[in-house]
Amino acid sequence: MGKKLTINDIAKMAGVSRQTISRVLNNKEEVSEGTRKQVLRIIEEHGFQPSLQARSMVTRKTNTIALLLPDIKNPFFAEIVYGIERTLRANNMNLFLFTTDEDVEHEVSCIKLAQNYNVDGMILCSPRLDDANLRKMITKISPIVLLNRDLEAEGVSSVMVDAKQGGYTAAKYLIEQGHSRIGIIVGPPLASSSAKRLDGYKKALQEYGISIDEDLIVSVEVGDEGVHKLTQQLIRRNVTAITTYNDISAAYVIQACRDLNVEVPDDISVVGFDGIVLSQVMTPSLTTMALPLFEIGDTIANILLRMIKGSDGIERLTTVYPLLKEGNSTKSISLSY
Amino acid sequence: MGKKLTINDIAKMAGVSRQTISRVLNNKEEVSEGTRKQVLRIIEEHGFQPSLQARSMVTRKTNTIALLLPDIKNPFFAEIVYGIERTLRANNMNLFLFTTDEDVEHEVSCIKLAQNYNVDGMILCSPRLDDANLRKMITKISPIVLLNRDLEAEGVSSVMVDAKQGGYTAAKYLIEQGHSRIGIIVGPPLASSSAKRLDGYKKALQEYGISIDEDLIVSVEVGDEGVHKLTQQLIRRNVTAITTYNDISAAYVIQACRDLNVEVPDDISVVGFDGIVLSQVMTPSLTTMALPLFEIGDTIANILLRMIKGSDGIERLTTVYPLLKEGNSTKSISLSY
DNA sequence: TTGTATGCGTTATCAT
DNA sequence: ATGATAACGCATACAA
Repeated sequence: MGKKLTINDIAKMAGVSRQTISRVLNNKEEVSEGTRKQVLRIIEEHGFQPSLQARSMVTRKTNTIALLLPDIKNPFFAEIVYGIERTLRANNMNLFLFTTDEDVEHEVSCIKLAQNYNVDGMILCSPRLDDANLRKMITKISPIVLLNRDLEAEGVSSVMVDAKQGGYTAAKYLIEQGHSRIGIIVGPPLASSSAKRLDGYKKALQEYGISIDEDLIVSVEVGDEGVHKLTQQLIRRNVTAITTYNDISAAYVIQACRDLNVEVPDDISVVGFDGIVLSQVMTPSLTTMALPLFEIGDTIANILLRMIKGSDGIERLTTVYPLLKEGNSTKSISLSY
Repeated sequence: MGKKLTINDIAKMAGVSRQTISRVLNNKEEVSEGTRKQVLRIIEEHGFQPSLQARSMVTRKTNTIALLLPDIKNPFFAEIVYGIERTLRANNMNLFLFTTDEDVEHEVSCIKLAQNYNVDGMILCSPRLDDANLRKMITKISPIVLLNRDLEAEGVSSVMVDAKQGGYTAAKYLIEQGHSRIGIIVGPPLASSSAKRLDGYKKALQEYGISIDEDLIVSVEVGDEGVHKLTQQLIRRNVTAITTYNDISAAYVIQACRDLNVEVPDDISVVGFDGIVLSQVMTPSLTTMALPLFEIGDTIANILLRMIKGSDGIERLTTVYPLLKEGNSTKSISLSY
């Protein structure tokens, strides 16, 4: 662990001032080819690398972004992170990852921490923090992009999934496949998208003149617990299809069906939400409202990069639409047989 | 975006020197209760937060760790990252995330970048970089923990999964369930664990006096492509069980079986590897060689933290053993019926 | 084209 | 208990 070289050491070795080294490092034009080559050689030879801390002290830029999300294990987030990471890296930005575990206090401390590191921007995924407090925390800092949350504030932009349209499309698809008794499992109450998906569901049913049976609307309390029981309830109520709030819960629904000797898709059709890898690799493959997760990440990163650059005309709100992706978990109910 | 306050601003407001502010910030004892309270009040009032850049310039500690991994989308890594993150956060360490995409050049530049940020330590997951170059790169830096790679070097510790034992246990389990024609799908050649898993498989067969049929040993070239075809081959060769290199590929095997009208587990038993969430939520649930992914992350983080602290007696190599987890994808072949 | 002086925000050292 | 001064490694402004 030899002591780390500084720009001064290199300057001495090269017999020039440290300014010249700095110029070479930053590709400034005002350096003669001779000294530039010479300096580069020495830098290369000794494997010198400038301290980004020191640099950022004077440039006021750290080239870092903080990413806060509740749970990196969740493929929904992991796949988005991948998109974010790729785009940021391509733009020489690096990522601080903060996992907040859906915990408000964690969120607060992570946001502060990120500020202390003087990140150039932040990406906040579903913070539990209420609007007022969030607004207070982010007054004096860098640009922010919010995922699935809308907050009208200076330096804040949002990327949101159109959950209502997703709920609508899923229900509509099932209806057009001949289903009319369609159960819906609504996600945890904390997820703001839950209500919207339900709205979409209701809209579709109404549009097709199907009366809404409140007994077919069930919700999980927390996490994915209870999906098994809810599935059982819905089956007892003679649904022919179930639409769920994400792919994982859809997978649980299918497990429950198997346990109850109900065949998917023969007896019951199941539609998921998100389109994570799981939906493709499971058997039967899942019909789901797929989100372009990588692209969402890419979009988030690009918006943030533009905000950092100070570009104008940046959309305050970007909406992402889920797309129906047919798998083998749904089946058309032929009425003529 | 009001200008950021510095320690000097606070000092002026409080009518003391910035040294005193620094002392309060760092909970030094040598400050009278009066001024401490006063200073804290002003800090609180103005929401002052010290610059960690500036601090780390002088303390030579950044409280950051760099984590390099090929693919955050892969639940295997995502779940480990969760463990790493939790443990680091609990120790006031923050995470730089670098996704390398299995690309050597990316790895090199990410390692350099991490060094430039003066991270206090690094965690490297399966870098493609060869031993010699890896050794060269890490000479003058902070402690490193390697996942699934062994490199004897100063300041380097490794955490490895015992793939051979995993391969052995999976095969042994199937044998004891009455299977003798057991196919094995070996992972991409780049994964060093592939050969070891195969070793374990062979060991189990030999132990039970089952001759090794090379036709039942097939490998994928790259990624998870071709698993479908390989499954088909194995089925044609009349296997009654297939063991695979990870859970995702096992899921593909099950899909292929379904496509070929082969029932799992009735006609064929399937064993996965890793024990990611997928293995539990799919139908049938997967029998798999489960790894304690969260604990692996926790272990990695703890070792690194101890190295940073300069503790001694740190193990150079930690081995993690996969554990058989029975799901519904395997079935005992009753010989008496 | 190159060098000198200054400052970024903090902690460490040595005073008082 | 508190303050003055220097230092961390770099880039910027200005001078030569």
